Amino acid sequence: MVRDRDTRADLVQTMAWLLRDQGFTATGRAQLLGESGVSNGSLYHHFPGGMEQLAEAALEASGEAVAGALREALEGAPSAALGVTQFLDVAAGPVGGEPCPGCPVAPTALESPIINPRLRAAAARCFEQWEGLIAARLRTDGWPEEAAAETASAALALVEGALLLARVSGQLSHLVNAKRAALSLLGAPGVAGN
Amino acid sequence: MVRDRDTRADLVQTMAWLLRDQGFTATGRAQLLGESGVSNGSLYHHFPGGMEQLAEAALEASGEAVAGALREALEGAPSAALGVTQFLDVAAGPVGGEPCPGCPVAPTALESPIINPRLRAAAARCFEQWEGLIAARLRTDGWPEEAAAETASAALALVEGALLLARVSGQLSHLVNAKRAALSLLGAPGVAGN
DNA sequence: CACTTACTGGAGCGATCGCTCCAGTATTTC
DNA sequence: GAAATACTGGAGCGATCGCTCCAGTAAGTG
Repeated sequence: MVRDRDTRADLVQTMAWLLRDQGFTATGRAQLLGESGVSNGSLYHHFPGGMEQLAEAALEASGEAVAGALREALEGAPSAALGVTQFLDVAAGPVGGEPCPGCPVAPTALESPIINPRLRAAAARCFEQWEGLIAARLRTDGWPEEAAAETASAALALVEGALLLARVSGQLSHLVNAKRAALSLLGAPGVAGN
Repeated sequence: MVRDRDTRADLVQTMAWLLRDQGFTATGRAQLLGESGVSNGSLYHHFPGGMEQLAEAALEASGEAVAGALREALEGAPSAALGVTQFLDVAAGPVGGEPCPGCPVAPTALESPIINPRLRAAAARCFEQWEGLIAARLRTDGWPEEAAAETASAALALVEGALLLARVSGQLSHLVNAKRAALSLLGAPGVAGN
């Protein structure tokens, strides 16, 4: 018998994928169980709080995964600007074997502000964390405290918006355009200012 | 008896609000009928295609409304940059008596790419139209063809992302930060280049 | 071995889903 | 006034929703 950790991790992973592709409300229990291969009893054993608790865990896992990738890109790059563009390159690629990129948090975040405060809060925490990573990198680039925070907010908005447009239109060009804009916005060295 | 046009318009308007606040899947028929004050029979008289057809009409109406506001802002401003920032000012205000701003299309667009191609396509049309408006204004500012298209894509991504972050976090500061970034990105006259 | 704990599979529940159908009412047309 | 049309209200349908409950099985413990 497949035990504990595997089953629980499968549930979180499958739920994270489904949340990225269609959000929380559109994700039925039947689909989750079907695609994960987990039975109903196991779901409620590992997550007594049901679908909502699982979704919260999935959002946190996705948030941490993105944060890891973002941190890696920012630390490995010579500047925040190049770090963000590199992150966009990674995001544009096939993430988890899926052809179409997309923020794993945004769909759920947008549909549940009123209905489901708990999931909204989990999504907000993700965005705050990501924004904080960019801001911190800007500060190590020498940006003053306040400007770093403000610009990080705009940079994250740019990335999220580009992922949204790319997803809906099916065209990765939006990510390329966002890269150029990020370079301009974050003042990458070697890029002619405008 | 309230006749035809009123009932139909009420349905579209209410659906547009609900789509903006919670997306398509989370919007049940009961909620729609309750908040619009329209009966079930009327819904299927005006929209034989049911909830999906109504949602498509609502997306188109919202898209046109946003396009009107965006066009007005762009035409009334001395540059594309200032037009976009003015649009963000309008968007930040109480739209339709609602305290929290947000794109009326994004929630539905993100949840239905796979499930509901028809709504995805309607959302994509909205984004294309809005992007086209910004690109056209950039060209009248003297931007070359290709650069205008690319920058318009990034500008729209910035606006959409800022609306997303503002919605989820509940903080309008994201819109303010996006305004500053838009000025930088679109090269507003009178703004010190970086 | 007996006993406990951890986990799984599935039957079945009430509630709600979107929708169909049709009688009833208002409005228009002649 | 009569007939045709446009629109509304509501009962009710099958399907699906998330979830509860519990018998059954595997793994851990003495």
